[in-house]
Amino acid sequence: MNSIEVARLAGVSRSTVSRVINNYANVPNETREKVMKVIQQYNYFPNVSAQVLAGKRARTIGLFLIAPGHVSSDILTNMLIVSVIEHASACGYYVLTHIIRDAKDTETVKNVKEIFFQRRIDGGIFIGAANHEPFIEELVAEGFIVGVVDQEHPEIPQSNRIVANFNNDSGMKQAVAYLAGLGHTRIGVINGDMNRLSGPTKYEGFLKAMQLCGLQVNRDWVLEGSFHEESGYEAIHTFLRIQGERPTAIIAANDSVAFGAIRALKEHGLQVPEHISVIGFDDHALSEKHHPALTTIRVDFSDMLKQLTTILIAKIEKPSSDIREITLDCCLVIRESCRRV
Amino acid sequence: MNSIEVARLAGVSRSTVSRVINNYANVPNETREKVMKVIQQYNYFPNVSAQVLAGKRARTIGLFLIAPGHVSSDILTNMLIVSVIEHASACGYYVLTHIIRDAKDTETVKNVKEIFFQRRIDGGIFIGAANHEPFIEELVAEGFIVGVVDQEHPEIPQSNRIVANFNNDSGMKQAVAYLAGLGHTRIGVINGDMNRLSGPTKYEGFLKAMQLCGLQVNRDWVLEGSFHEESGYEAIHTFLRIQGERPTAIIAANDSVAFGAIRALKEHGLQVPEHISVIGFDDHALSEKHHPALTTIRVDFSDMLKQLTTILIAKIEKPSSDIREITLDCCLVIRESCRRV
DNA sequence: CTGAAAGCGCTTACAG
DNA sequence: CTGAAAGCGCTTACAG
Repeated sequence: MNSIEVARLAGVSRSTVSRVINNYANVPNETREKVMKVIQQYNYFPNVSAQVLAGKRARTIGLFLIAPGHVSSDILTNMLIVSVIEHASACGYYVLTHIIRDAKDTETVKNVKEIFFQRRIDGGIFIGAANHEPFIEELVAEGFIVGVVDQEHPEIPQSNRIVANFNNDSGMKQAVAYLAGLGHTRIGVINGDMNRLSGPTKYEGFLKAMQLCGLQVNRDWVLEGSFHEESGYEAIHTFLRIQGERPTAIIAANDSVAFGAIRALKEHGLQVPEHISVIGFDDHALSEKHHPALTTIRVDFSDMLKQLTTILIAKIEKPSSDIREITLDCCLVIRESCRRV
Repeated sequence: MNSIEVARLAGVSRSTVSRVINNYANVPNETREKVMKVIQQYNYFPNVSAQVLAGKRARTIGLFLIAPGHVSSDILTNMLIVSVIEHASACGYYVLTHIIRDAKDTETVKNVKEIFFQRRIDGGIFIGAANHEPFIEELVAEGFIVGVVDQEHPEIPQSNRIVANFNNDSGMKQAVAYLAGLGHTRIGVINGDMNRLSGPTKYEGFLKAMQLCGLQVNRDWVLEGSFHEESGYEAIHTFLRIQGERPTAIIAANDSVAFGAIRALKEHGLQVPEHISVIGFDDHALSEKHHPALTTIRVDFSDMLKQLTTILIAKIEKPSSDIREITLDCCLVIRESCRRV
């Protein structure tokens, strides 16, 4: 079944069939209905490759998740994927999902670029990439429409790059202020991946917030991490082996890190929040059910991706020179992992 | 950049460029290298729409997840998606993921069919569909290559339908035998969705296993459910409101249902396993961390989807009349939610 | 309002 | 070993 067949059966030309499919105004109702009847009756759907080749959009966007080898098959990831798919679907777009295990692997990078150059997709969203990831820069430079989460706009912003971030600064401020309000003065931090934008911004936010509250930062209590449960566990584990003064509260770069940290603390006989307070970031789906229920800074990934997807598709449909940037606020959620000292 | 440009720059015809791209044997090394150099230098990737239109495959498969409205954004779902994507990727295929909220909605169904008819994908995998779901039957009848999880092969099996299932019968037998071995004689069950194949097969497996162990089935202890946490909670909640004799052990249709059941039991002051034993099915990622750690029947979804994806792609690349069916075994994992009576 | 025709960028028999 | 040409199934100026 193709448009020629439909045309023959409806007694019109392919041009007219095409006009009906594409909702041209200059088709009389009678003709339109005649054609539609055949289309419905024969279950005809235009071949998408032919449409794309003739200049239409693929109506497909790419979703690229950069997930390191030791992937935590995380509830969050699932939510991100589903958010993008559902919002794209609401705009009539399909999503080609792709997982990037190693953004440094040449073969992998080639595959990702291929997807754009082959014109499989009209644009793409990248989640979890390093700030200034070179191959993403290349794609932007090539003019492809790209949405990125957790990266900064470069000096000279481009209109085909859409940037989405949380207000990490304000989040950290809320966390520190809350702890300070509970009487904590000795506050430590477990950092995230410093190659991603949110790593350094959260840390800088922490430093600024500490200063604002008139609190000293103890460099021994600034621990390295990488946004994973394991890294929170390792950070605390290593830290506790060395004897020395301990903080009364710890801010983790995200909730997964907080889970790992609490696990390590428990193993060392330290109860949360009795012996030490812990605060996370994200409000992961498990944080509420965690023991103790995790106090954290809530962030709305679903809303972010909804906005990002919508703007991406809008850009695809109507390229404009607007520079688009999304910044979402976050807010403190008080549960049971912090106590007054 | 297109094949004409490449041809011009390499000083050959488009035919030759195409032969190089498609690895034809009859191209001398010298010519091949000349062309490859231009391709590499100019970052040329053939337009996929043109290739598909000319008869090549899209190298894309569809992944359709039927997830009810009140979706549990589940760790399992994430694992399923990632499994399919990674195994498809290993075969050089892309995955178009699509979420079906309501398989009874005409518009939704039309969209799914469209994806096949438009030739966006070379085949598709359906997870979570009802047994004999009509629109999947239609797609199979149209000759599309389809992989389904948790459905039965019809009377007259088709070679373009690949069926993947777990050996639920054996799983239930293991669960009942284990409980019987612990001295339980009063065993209840919370069923799954009876519209899906695994719903009735698990229940039938339960009945058979009970008979095999010489145990009586008490109809009051056969509770309705639907594979969701909430349904396990509801089932137990409703059941406990009615006074009467209680079972000493309950088998849940899956781990999510078991979680819900345990939550409800706790609320009624019944501890697991002290007052009642509970056994799940699946070995969900959270089961090990659950309190109490859940005894369950382990099932390997990742392996199943790896096999299904591989066979689907093999069928796409080389259609054959073989009837393909996958059945994976499951095995008991003993943890802490069951005790001897 | 509608049709004939060019063009999108490939692949692949066909001929040499 | 290689090129010219037909064909895949659409869309869209162009002409009427």
